[in-house]
Amino acid sequence: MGRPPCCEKVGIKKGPWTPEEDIILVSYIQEHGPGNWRSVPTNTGLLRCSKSCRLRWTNYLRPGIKRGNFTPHEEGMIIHLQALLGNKWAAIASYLPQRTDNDIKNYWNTHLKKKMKRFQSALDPHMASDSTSYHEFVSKSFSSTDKRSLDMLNQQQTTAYASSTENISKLLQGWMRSSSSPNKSLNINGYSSPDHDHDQDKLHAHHHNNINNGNISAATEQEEEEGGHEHDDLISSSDQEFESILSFHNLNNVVAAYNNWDKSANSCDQYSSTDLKGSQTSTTAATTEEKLLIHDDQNLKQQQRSADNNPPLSFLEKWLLLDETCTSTTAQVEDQMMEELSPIF
DNA sequence: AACTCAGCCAACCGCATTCAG
DNA sequence: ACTGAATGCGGTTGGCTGAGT
Repeated sequence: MGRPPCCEKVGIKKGPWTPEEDIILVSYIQEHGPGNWRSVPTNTGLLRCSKSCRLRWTNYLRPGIKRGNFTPHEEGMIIHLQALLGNKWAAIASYLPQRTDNDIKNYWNTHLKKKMKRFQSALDPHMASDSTSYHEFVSKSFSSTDKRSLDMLNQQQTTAYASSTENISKLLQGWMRSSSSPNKSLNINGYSSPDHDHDQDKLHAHHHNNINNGNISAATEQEEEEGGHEHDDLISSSDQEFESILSFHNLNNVVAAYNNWDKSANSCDQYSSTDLKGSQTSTTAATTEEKLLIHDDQNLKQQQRSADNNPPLSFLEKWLLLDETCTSTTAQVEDQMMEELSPIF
C-alpha cells in the first residue's frame, strides 16, 4: 500500500500563524532541516497540516527572504520572465531567490498586471494595426538567445538559501516585542525591519528619480514621431517607467555598461564569497542553516568554476546571475547600473 | 466618529506530479 | 507495476488596513 495519511483533517488549525507557532516551526527546522513535512506537526505538536507548515516555511520563515518594496530591477525581471514563461511563478521565483513564488504572484496580480493593462491600453491604438499584444512586444524585446540563456542559467544554479538569519531574528524580535506589549498587534508584517524598509524606500526613490529623469522608450518615441500626442495623457509616469523597463533598444549603451558592470560583478562575487565565509566563522552553533551555508558556498564555487568553463555570459545572464550571487551589494550595483543604463532604465 | 470601499497579502484549495511502500 | 500519500504549484479567497466620504 501507499504511505499513511499525512495528517488528519480533524483538529487542524487554519488561518494566520501566531508568533509562537512560527517559533516552534523555525526551531524545529533549525534542528532537523526543512523537509519531511509529514513529521513536522507530529513532532512539534503544532495543530497544523504538513502542507501548511511547508507553505509557512517556504513563503515566510525561510531565511533570506526579502519582503515588500520590489525594486524596478526586480520588476523588470518579473515582467520579462512572465512574458517568457507565463504564470510559472515557481520558475520565475527561481531567478529571484530572495522572493517567493507567492510574493511574486501577488505582486504581479496587484501591481504589475494593472501597470501592464494601463500600458497596453495606452499603446493599443498603435498596436491595433498589427495586433501585437504586450506579450508579443515583450517577447520580441527578449531574444531567443536570452531564452537559451535562461535555460543555461537554470542548469548552472541550484536554488540556494540565503546566508542570513535575518528572518529568524526578526521573528524572535517581533515575538519579544509582541510579548512585552500586548496591545500591539501581532501582525506578522511587524517583523520587517524598519531600517531595511527605509533603505529600500531610498533605493526605490533613487530608481524612480533615475527613471523619471527623461528616459524615453522606443514606444514613446514612436508616438512622438507619429505625432500621437492625444495619448500622452494616458501614459502616466509609471507607464513611462514601465516602458523603460521593457525597452532594450539602445544596445550600444548596454554593451558599454555591461563591460563596466562585468568588473563590478566580479568583485561582487568575491564579496559574497567572503561574506559567506565570514558568517560561517562568526556563528558558533552548528545549526542547519550553517550546513546550508557551507552548501551554498560550495555551490557558489561550483558555479564560478562552471562559469569559467562556459562561454561569456550574455547581458541578461549577468543581470540575472548577479542578482543571485550578489545580493549583499545589489543596491550599489543597481545604482551604478541605473547611472550607466540611464537610456534604458 | 462611523461607515464604506478598494488594495493588499497570507493562507487555503484543488489539481498535477513525484515517489515510497 | 500499481496504489495512494507527499509534495509542488497556480488560482483564489478571506480578512486586515488605510483612504475616502
